[in-house]
Amino acid sequence: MIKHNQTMTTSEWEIMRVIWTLGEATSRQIIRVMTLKKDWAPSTVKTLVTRLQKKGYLTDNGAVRDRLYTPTVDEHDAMTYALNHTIQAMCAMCVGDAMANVIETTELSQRDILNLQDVLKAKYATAPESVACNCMPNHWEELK
Amino acid sequence: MIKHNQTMTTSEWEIMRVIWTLGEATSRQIIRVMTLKKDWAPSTVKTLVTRLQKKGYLTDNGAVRDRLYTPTVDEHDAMTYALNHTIQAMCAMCVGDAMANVIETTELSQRDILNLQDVLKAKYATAPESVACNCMPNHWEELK
DNA sequence: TTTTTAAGTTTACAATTGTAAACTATAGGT
DNA sequence: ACCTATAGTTTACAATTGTAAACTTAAAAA
Repeated sequence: MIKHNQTMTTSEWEIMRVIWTLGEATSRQIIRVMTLKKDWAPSTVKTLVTRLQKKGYLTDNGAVRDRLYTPTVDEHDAMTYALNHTIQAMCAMCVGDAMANVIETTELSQRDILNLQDVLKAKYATAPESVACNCMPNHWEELK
Repeated sequence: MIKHNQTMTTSEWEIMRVIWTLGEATSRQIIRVMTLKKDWAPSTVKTLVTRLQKKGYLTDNGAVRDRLYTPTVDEHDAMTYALNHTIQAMCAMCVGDAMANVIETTELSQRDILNLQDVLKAKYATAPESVACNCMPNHWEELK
C-alpha cells in the first residue's frame, strides 16, 4: 500500500480509471477513450497524463513514441485511501449514519453484501457503545 | 435535502463542522475554535465564512455586529451527499470492496453496525449477482 | 468624548485545477 | 530522402482554494 503525498484530482481520477481498467495504455488509447467518455480535447488528456506522472501515479516504459503508461498504485488501494480520506474529514459520530444512507443508494452485488456483513459481524465484537463527535478541538469547552 | 451547485472545500468543511456542532455561531466563536483546532489566523476564518455564505451554506441573522451564522444544510445530509459524490466517481464494480476495507478501519458504534446490517439485509433481496465496471464509455470495445 | 478594539469588508497572492493551444521531433508513408 | 501526421513537451490562462493582511466602522472602554 504505497503512500502518496500528492492527491489525485477528479479529472486525473477519470484518467486513472481507464488505465486501471486497461492495465496499461498509450496516450493514443487514453485519448480515444476520453474523447468518447468526456469529450476532452487530446491536449487535455496529455496534460493530465503528464501531471499524473509528475505526481507519481503513473510510470512509463520510456519509449520515445507510443509510450506505455502504467499505474503505480492499485485501484482498490487508491479507492480505499480516497474514501478513508473523505471520511476522516467528517464528524466521526455521524459517519456510521452517513454510510448507511450511502449504502442504501449504492449498487452492491450479493457478494459485496455478504462480505460487508462479514466485516460488520467481526467488528461488532469490539464495537464501542458510541462514537464521540470529533468536530471540536480538545478542551474547547473551556472557551466559555 | 437541499441541492447545492457549489462544492464545499476541505477548509470550508472544517468551519462547517464547528458551526454544525454549535448549531449557530458568531465569527468570534468560530475564530476561537479554529485557532485552537487548526491554528488559522482570524482573517482566514473570516474569509472562509464569507465564502461559505456566498456558496449558500450559511445564512446570517443580519446583525451589524456579532452576527450569527447558521447552516442551511443538515450535517448528515451534507455528509451523505459528499460521500455519494466521492463514490460515484469511482469504479462501480470495486465500490463494495473499497467500502468493506474502509469499514474495517472506521470506528462504528454498536448501533451503527446494527443499522448497517439492517440496511444490508434489506438490500440483499434485490441485489444483483454482480455490478459491472463503469470506468469505460459505452461501446468502447469498438475502438479495437 | 475620545480612544481602542475587534467585527466585518476588501484586497492579495501563490498554488492547484480544468481546460487546451502551440510547438517540436520523430516514425511511417511515398 | 522528404513529407506528414501525430506523440510528447511547453506554454497559457482563468477559476478555485488556502492563506492572510489591510482597511473601515461601530461598539466598548477609559
